[in-house]
Amino acid sequence: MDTTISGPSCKHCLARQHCLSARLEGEALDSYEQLVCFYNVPRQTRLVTRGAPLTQLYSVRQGQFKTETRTPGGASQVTGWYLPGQMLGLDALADAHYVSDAVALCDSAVCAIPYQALMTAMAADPALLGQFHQLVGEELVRRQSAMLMLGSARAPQRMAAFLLELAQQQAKGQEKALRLCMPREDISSYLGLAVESVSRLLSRFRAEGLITVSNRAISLLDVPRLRQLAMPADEEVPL
Amino acid sequence: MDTTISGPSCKHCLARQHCLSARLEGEALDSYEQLVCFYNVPRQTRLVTRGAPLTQLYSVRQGQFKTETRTPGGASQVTGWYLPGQMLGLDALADAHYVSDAVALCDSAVCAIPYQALMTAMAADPALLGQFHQLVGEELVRRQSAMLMLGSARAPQRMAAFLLELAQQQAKGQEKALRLCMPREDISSYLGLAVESVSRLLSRFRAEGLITVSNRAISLLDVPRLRQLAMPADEEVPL
DNA sequence: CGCAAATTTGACATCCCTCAAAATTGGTGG
DNA sequence: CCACCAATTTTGAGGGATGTCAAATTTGCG
Repeated sequence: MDTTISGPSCKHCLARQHCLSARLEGEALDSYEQLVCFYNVPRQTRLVTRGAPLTQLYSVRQGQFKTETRTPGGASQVTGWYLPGQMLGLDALADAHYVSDAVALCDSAVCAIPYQALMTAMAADPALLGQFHQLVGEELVRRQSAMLMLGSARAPQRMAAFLLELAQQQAKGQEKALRLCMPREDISSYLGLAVESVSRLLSRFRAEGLITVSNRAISLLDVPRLRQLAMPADEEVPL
Repeated sequence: MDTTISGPSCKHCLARQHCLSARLEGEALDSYEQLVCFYNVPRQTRLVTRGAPLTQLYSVRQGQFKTETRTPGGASQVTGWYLPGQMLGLDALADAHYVSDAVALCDSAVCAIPYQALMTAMAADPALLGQFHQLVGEELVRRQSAMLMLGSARAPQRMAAFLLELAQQQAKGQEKALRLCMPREDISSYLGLAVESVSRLLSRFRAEGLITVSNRAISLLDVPRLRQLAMPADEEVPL
């Protein structure tokens, strides 16, 4: 967390339609803008620290973050990726302390939103409250999807699902081109696989013509086949 | 969802201190009670249906629920256990449709809370809003813990963590005795293991004197050793 | 008592992790 | 611009944990 930028308004923000301000117009939007504070977050910077008391929530404006926590045994595990429009720090709602670290994967920018002020603003503005709950709900659903992936998908399915999800979120429509800011180790941690397995899977996908890999830049060549791969082989749709 | 019971008030509810009404007193509590509706939910009943539009949230008063969703491939997977004080239906916040089924594992009771009315009540009462956000946050943290378990723990660790978590939640202090209302298949689904592995692990734990097993009734004999088992063997606490 | 469902146990196959080493990449200084 | 080094990534070989298949046993319930 470095430079404060006073300038950029929500109106020109690319993440606008997905972030907290999505449903706000006119005066409500103005007062929301007064609430938030813009920051640039250089690559590798830790924006949120596990265990620290909740003071701000963050809305990703630009760039890419990962969150990670520690297992009971002490090893760290990546729990999610955060792209423009998504909020960081929501798990601190439980007991007013952040549960995960949030680290910028590339040079990024966020809006910081003071939590207490947000609470009062939400009480006064149903649109804001509604949007907040939607974002929280999406966070719940994302984690649930991650659980499903980890609990029931084999390694190739996990990788395919990961690539598709990231491509979809990253481009929100334009897909295919995909810039992975994260090292293989982060991916392996997120997918619950060994680094070597991740590497092997990417090689295999490349050999099969599903993707092209040039270090951390990946293109999806055959999205339909990836989608098919992302489902478990066994097909059951009883009722 | 069967009988409506007009009677039991929050004041005598065993789940009171953990549920939405936890921070409410006097008049605020009264108006909350007018909001909610009590139901008995017989064993095996589906209280929430995946895909249905969000109308109510539910607070478990008594008993035990599981939630389950379908993987992209169509197989169903158990995603969580819900005990008194916890809320069902929160993942519907994302797009106003429930994402999971919720099924009673034994005869249970819930409070149904109309979502729209709750929203307006929260806008008027900061205590209610705060408690709601705390419950949502706890839900996020639980799912994150589940992700950690599925992503980085071996089978014995998963089982140990599962037993400890359930025992802790179930008794909130008195531990040890543990009544599993769910079949092995649900456990295996939740832990991302085969049914046979679950059975083998329970047998092994029994043989090692960690627990006693009498079909679905389990007692934890050696909680400290289970705790130790629940952590991955590899110890790293860098920094 | 008898049957279907759930659970346990056993044998074997397989996926993925571990260990090891080679190859590539990115950054730094000459 | 190139050389060099650490970190990252890839590739290979082998073993262990857990899934799969099959059958025996127990439980729940009419």
